[in-house]
Amino acid sequence: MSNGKNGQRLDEQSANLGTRDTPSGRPSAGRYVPPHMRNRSTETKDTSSSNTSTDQRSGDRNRDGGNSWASDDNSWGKEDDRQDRRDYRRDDRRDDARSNRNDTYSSEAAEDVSPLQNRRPNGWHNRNGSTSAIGWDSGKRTTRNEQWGGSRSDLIFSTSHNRSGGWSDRASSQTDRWNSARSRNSAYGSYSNRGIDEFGRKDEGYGSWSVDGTHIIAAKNSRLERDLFGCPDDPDRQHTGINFEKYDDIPVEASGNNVPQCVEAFTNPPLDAHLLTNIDLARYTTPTPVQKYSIPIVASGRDLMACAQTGSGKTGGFLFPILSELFKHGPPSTPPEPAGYSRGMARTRKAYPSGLILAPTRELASQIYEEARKFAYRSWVRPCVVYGGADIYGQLRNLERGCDLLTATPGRLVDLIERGRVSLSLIRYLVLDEADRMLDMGFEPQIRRIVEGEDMPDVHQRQTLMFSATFPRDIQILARDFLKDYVFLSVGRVGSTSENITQKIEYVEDEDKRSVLLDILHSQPETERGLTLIFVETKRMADMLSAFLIQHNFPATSIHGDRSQKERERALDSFRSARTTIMVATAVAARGLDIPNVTHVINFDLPTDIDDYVHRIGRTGRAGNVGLSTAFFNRGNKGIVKYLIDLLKEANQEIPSWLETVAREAAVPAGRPYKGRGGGRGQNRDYRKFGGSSERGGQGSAGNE
DNA sequence: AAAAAAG
Repeated sequence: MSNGKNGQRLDEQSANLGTRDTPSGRPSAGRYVPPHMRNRSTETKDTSSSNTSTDQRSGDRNRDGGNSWASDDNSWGKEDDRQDRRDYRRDDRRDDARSNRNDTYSSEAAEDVSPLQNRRPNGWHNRNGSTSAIGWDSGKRTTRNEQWGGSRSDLIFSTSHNRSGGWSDRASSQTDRWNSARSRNSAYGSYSNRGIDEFGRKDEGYGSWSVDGTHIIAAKNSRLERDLFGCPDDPDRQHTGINFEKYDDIPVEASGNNVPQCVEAFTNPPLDAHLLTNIDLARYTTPTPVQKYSIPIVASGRDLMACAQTGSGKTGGFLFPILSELFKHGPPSTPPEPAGYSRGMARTRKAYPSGLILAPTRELASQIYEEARKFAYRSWVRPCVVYGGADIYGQLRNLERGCDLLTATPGRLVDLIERGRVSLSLIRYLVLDEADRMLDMGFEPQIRRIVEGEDMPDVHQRQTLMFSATFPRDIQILARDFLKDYVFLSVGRVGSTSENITQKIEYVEDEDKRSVLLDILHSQPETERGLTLIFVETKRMADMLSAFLIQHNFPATSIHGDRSQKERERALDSFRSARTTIMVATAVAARGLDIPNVTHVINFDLPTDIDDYVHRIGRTGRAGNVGLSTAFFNRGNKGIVKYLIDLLKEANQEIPSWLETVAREAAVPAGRPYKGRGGGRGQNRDYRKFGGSSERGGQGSAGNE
């Protein structure tokens, strides 16, 4: 691939676009005529906008003053174009400097800890010193571990000890485990004083678990409630994006041994009553298809592999049943902190979460955490989030205040485990979100380390749930290591791209991409405040393209891994709130992000992995709503053409005839078929049922385990 | 080949 050369060409092209050639330095978007429109007579592209109308529109855009959008938080677009644009550029630089500085001090997570609430113990140990009542001697042992810095072998030793103590006998059913948890709980009473700070005040919004094993729900807190759930009148905060009428059309396929009967509503018998009040506050009325199944599956103690697009209620699919079980059964029995540990060493208190959710990007982790906060409201369960790029001390402080449900990205979690600030020994629920990404080459070693190489209970002592929009067969096989007798759930079409996304493929050479993009953006009606998400392959291209769009008066921002976390968050926030209606993104934004109102996804560069394509276009057309996807295709993308055509067929999309031609040309390029995934089919079906050819040795093909 | 995830 002539990528470097390519980039140069694009630079030159941008210089020739008239963006820098006017003496005033004024971008001349209005006069720009796309080269491919001048040189080429016909293209497969939409010809609805002629050159003149394009010019007219962008001219108006410059003048009418109504476009007072901002790039990130810079507002501009007033009367004097020239002055404004200069100011803007300066502002942008200043702003970058400011944000870089910001990155060095506290994150939001740190800020929402009021200094007054910065109380000492969170109840992991009680102050009367009655901790000694813990029957067995692991207390001492764990203490020693701590003093020795918790070396690996010690951790493993104490884990096995924890397991036999805390979870009682291995053969016992889950209820037995919970019961033993409850009866032991009073022994150290760790959760009974959690709702109270050291001044005796209520720590608002959090409940507790009483000594005699009942759930104490905290008082309502209207300020927090507004913060979490929004005002009822504010349409922005309403939960939108779920098209309920379409729900029943979505097919669901469940396979595995003894699949539990699905539920049809949010009701008390399976779900905890307090969770229902929170679900109600969030204005969820009906379970989505994935929730209908995941609720009874998790409640009955089963593992789950779920294939469902995000926005189909995936997050609720694991949060609801997990929180419900935690509410019902209370905190674990094992003493999270041994007696006599507090003197002089209080700062190194460890968090012992009961649930762990792993996500592949920081933004996704943060999004899951925000949901967890909603549904854990007023309960004894404290959600926490940790991820890189943000101030670790704020995260540590939050962990110290108690952490029962931890959402994390792998790197930072490993860091915290190494620092001895998080223990996984009491994990009952493990969730891998975007599991196929978590188990692919880049992540698998870290995941294996967290799940198998630290102190996490083994597969039989925890419940493991995996969610993703795509589940390639080889990933399913890999995932067996982390699951036991799981139920496989497939929601939506087998190809997983639903028909409510209109997918257009256009043939565009690399050097024409920018001008075609401008045409598309210009021809979008400005009245609809829909968001446009543009995917590129490289971080560099993300920067270049967003700068290019800004030069052409489009409200654009960008998100990619080379931007600071502050910048990433700000870009996403600005996009979410429609202050910036265009976002250029790398793969970082491809998965899981739930951004309502993305009406158009543009694959400026197509990914080399068809699964990434599926995830990317899944940012639009969420939960039964319609969306549009446009992809720029050229010969460089012929590697995915076969899978792309299969996908389009499955989703009943129009297939341009030239695409079929490319497919024939590209047929069997004598290399290995795509990632060795057998024929590319069976992507989202239970491999145990639809096994297929190259089953690797050991396990038989179907149905066992 | 690139991106993501720890500094």
